[in-house]
Amino acid sequence: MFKRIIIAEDIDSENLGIVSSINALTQTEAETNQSCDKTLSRIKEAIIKEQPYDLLISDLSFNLDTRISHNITTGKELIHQVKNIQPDIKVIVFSGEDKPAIIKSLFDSYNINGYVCKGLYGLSELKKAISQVYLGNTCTCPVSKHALHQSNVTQLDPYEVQLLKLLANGYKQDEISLHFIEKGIEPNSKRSIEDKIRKLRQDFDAKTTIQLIHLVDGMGLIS
Amino acid sequence: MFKRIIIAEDIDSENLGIVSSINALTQTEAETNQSCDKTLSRIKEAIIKEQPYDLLISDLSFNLDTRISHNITTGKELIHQVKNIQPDIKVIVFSGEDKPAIIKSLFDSYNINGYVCKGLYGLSELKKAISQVYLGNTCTCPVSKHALHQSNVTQLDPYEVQLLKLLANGYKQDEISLHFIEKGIEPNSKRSIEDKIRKLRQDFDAKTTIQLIHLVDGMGLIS
DNA sequence: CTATCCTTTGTGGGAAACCACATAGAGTTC
DNA sequence: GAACTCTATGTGGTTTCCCACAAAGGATAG
Repeated sequence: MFKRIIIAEDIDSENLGIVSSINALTQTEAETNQSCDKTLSRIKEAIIKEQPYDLLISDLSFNLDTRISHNITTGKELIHQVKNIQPDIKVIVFSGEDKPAIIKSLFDSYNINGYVCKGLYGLSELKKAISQVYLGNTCTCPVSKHALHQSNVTQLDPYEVQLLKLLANGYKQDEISLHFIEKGIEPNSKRSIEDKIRKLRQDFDAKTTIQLIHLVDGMGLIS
Repeated sequence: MFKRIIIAEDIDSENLGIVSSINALTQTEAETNQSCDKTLSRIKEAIIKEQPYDLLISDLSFNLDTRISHNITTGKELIHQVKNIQPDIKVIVFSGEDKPAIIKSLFDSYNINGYVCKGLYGLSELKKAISQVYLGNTCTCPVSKHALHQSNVTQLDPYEVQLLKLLANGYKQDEISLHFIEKGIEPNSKRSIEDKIRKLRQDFDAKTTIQLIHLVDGMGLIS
């Protein structure tokens, strides 16, 4: 079983439950940190001391202590950085986030080993996931498995994301055109942007562009 | 100090931390339930047995077990119902939600006694709140206090909420007009609806109606 | 090389949204 | 009740958006 586990979880009321539950399972003392920066520096230290952690359990969103400044503000960034300096570390995400698009992107781009949604049975699912990941498998809890297996796990390419963000931020179609021309992004004609928006409306079954933005907002696709 | 405390919190990893922390403070055994329905029925039973609870600590959003059907699905509804059958019970909300509009509406419409945001120091803030509420005060943690004291705690009236919801759901202005006429809601002329939308755009400093929806979405005003 | 497909861009017309000016009625103040 | 304000609504004009048709350019298969 894992010997050195580190947890990144900001909410103090969660920490207690997670740590005691994990300690019972693994017969070892898991370490917990309430900020991403702290977690990363602890992982760095451990590598230098040649006692690297073998499992990172991380939340995704963090309430930041506003009195100090932060380099890393989300679990996603944290995982990215950690995988850079220690590619072989196992990573399980333990988060309340259940949006398919977000879960999928973590497996696709960040190569995580497990995803467990906080919820009614989150803790027991987390324990299962730890055992499975230790055996070399990847593991998803029922909730996230269901999310991943939805047929319409819409993925947007960077162009579409940027287009939608500009729309959401009050840009009109010709302003978007100008903006793309400035930035050298193509296609950038007024007409093409119109088409892209139309296509997105169709994909999302939106009657108006307003509804389109409402939908992608709700799916967390432009956050 | 409170003698009979009931907690509504769906996430199992939270329960452990909250309960042990509260028990230490109050020297009593708090009861916890993972669903709103269960919580309400326990409160009803307690009244019948003439051993009513004196404090409810409730989350706002609940992951629902999809295998069974639910009457109450949110903490807001739960609090409403509980206050109906036992007006003198004290209520503290313990939630990750930090949107000013939502926090404010709970104090205004549901008459809660305290609000604590889950976060870095959520548990210790919760303990403070329990003591304060026991003394008859209302209590907000620093995070929610800050949220409440923002100058622009925009509150929308029901008409505006409905208008924005229709827009978000793909209705065009003349469709909204027809819809309002059908429902007997006034004002309902195409022209007036246009004006209402314009006013909202100004209030929220939105350049387009698309941006307006994006903004109110983000503030949780139409969810 | 040619035929074909797909994407980008153009054009023009119609629909929806936006805006400025104006009128009517309800409620207030004096 | 006259003057005033505020809201709801109407009209007409401008802008923005939406859509159908089409031409130009690049990529690909045969």
